[in-house]
Amino acid sequence: MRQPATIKDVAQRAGCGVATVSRVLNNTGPASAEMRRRVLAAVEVLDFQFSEVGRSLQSNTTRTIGCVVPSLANPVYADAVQGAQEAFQRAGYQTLLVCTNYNPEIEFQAIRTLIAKQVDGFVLTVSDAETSEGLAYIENRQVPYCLLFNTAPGDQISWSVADHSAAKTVADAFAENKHNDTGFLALKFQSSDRARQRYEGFVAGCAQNGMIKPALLEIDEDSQNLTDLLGMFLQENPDITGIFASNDFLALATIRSARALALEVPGDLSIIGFDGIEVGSMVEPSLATIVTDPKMLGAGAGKSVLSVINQTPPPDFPDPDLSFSFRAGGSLAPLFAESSDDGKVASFPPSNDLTQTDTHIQQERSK
Amino acid sequence: MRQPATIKDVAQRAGCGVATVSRVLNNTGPASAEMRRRVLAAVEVLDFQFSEVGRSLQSNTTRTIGCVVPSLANPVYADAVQGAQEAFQRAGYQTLLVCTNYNPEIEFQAIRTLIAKQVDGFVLTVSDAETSEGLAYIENRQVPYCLLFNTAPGDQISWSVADHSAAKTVADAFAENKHNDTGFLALKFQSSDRARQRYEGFVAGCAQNGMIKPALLEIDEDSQNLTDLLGMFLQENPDITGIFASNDFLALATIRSARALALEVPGDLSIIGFDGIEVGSMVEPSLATIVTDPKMLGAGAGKSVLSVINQTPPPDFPDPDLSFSFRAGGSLAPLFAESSDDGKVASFPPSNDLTQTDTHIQQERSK
DNA sequence: CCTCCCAGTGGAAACGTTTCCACTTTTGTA
DNA sequence: TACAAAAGTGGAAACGTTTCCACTGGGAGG
Repeated sequence: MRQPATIKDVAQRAGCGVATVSRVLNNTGPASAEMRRRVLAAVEVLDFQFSEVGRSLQSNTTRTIGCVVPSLANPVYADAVQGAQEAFQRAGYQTLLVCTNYNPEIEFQAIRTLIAKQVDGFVLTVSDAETSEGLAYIENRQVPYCLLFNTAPGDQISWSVADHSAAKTVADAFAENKHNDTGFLALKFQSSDRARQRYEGFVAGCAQNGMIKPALLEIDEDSQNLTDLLGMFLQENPDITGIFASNDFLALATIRSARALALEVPGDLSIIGFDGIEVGSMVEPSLATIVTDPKMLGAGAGKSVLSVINQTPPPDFPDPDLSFSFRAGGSLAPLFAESSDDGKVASFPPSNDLTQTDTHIQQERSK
Repeated sequence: MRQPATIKDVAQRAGCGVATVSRVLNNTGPASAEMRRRVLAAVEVLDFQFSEVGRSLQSNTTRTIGCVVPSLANPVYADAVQGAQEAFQRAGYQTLLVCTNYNPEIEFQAIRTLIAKQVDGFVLTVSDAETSEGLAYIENRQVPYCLLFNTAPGDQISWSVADHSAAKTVADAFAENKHNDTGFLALKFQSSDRARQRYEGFVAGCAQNGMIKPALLEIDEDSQNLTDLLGMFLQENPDITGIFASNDFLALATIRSARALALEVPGDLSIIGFDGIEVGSMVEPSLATIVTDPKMLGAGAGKSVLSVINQTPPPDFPDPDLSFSFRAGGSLAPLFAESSDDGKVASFPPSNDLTQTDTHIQQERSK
């Protein structure tokens, strides 16, 4: 039992040729009842299982799909991978996971390796879809793939939030609450086409609402000194009353930093986040944000690759403009309503019903 | 370029045998400078890359490791997978990911499939290490593995939090704050050896501190109606002043539900969580919790399998009792200090320094 | 000058499958 | 009863590698 049994062992024990064993076990081609019985018996006693490696070599197919994302530390990607993995599992495919840490070099290497391993397809979030070497390599090799969270430059499909128009919605929300001077806060701005899209959409939305062009605060590392950076930023742009953070974690951290600077949220500074992670609605004040459904997107992207692999009709692609929804929250309050004592109570979370309605819509989309 | 080039194509183009190509490219065995040049040139123009499938069949090794966890929706597992994946990547291994959704049947099937795919090893979190069919199968097949988050029943090593003694620490914290009557709140209590360990540890700790045996509230699905359940629970156990939730998400949800029941946290009810997720320190009141380092554990488990695969000395195993630390927070307050107005301010998060110190210790352990 | 050794090389077997093909036996039909 | 078709079966090739082995030369040491 050291070395696992091979099809030859089974054939020998059943007293037949390997071809027969293969036919019986795969239900391909004819076999007598007697043979069937003997083969099955042999399989039983030897605890035989096909080697997928041998199979793959012969069939030129691995039933494995590569999944490339920046990091699982970000729950958005974690959820998306979860969704994709479930889709693959249901279809009998395995998931080969790589985290690139937002590093294009690692991304490229990983893709090369996965192709060498002969994955049947890819679901991936590259750092920049227009320039990604890895993506070019995949296209050149003609391996099926589906983008996730990237804004596809060409005619490829991509399961992603409509970053640009979602960011516009954020601008609208600020405008409705009479904010005029705002800032945009982003991590990894250089290496992420997502962050850039959001910034551009936000700038466009602000312009459309007749607001001042938002100032940009770009931070490098994981916000150790976010408080200092925020302080400097607000000193340079003293009239800012609202900040759009490019993800919810950053938004929560910003709230914390604002407090450390003795600023009240939303009294002195309103904050809007992006992603709609669950805890955003558990904190006080609750976080105003763009709600997305990463798991649904991951599952969609997964089904998309599967459909091109198996030549089946692709899954319904959600209307990009419905891929997100705005969730009101206590971290965003109208400007000039800033009485210091009672205002806090007045600006508390609006109807939680709204929240639930919105997420419900998202859920329905995923069916 | 439709079909990728094989070693034969390279050999033909370089005018030599396949053996020579293999030797040159793998730097094994001798080769003349001229041959080396010609082979390399051929590789260049054909954009040749070894097929890992062919290689695996020959070498009986796949440089792939199976990673089996309950779900990526839980950031604890997501972080752990991230850590393991990084370790594998650095060592030139790929990660084959499966999420079991806490389902032992899926767990078993997944493990079978991964073994058929000839993974070189496993890192896994099974639902119950003592009874897991899948785990038995792995042992029978003699595939290297390392447990993660499970409490190993036998002599296997497992990278996990010392759930039992961590839960004792929680009891100590309650005792220090004069709480006597407490409850334990858990998801998936039946199917998770972790939750059971925590409960047992908590019970033991309470007994040791002369407290009442804690009541158990077990919830099934993802806390849609947690508020109702909590209400009933507190009605049945009206003297409870503190609740230990088996993870931070649950703890945050409990805080929210308590508020919905018009209870003040920590004024009327103290809460302690488990895991130490980042947002726990961003909310108000901040969450008292057991801080763990899932990424470090995942990386450790990853390095452990690698060490048994490559027959190298295993990584230092952290002292189980140092695998966690208690983080004070505003959600836990001394009993009988419950003045309704000013008490809130008084019970705000203790020194943030403590927080930072604790996590720092964790970080050091991971090196 | 003869050996011996070694660098350099290619042929071929082996890894575990699937599948084509050829062969034998059974079944059905006239 | 004879013949064709169909069912049942096994041998062997192919998939892309690595590696063992055998075969050349040529240089060094006697």
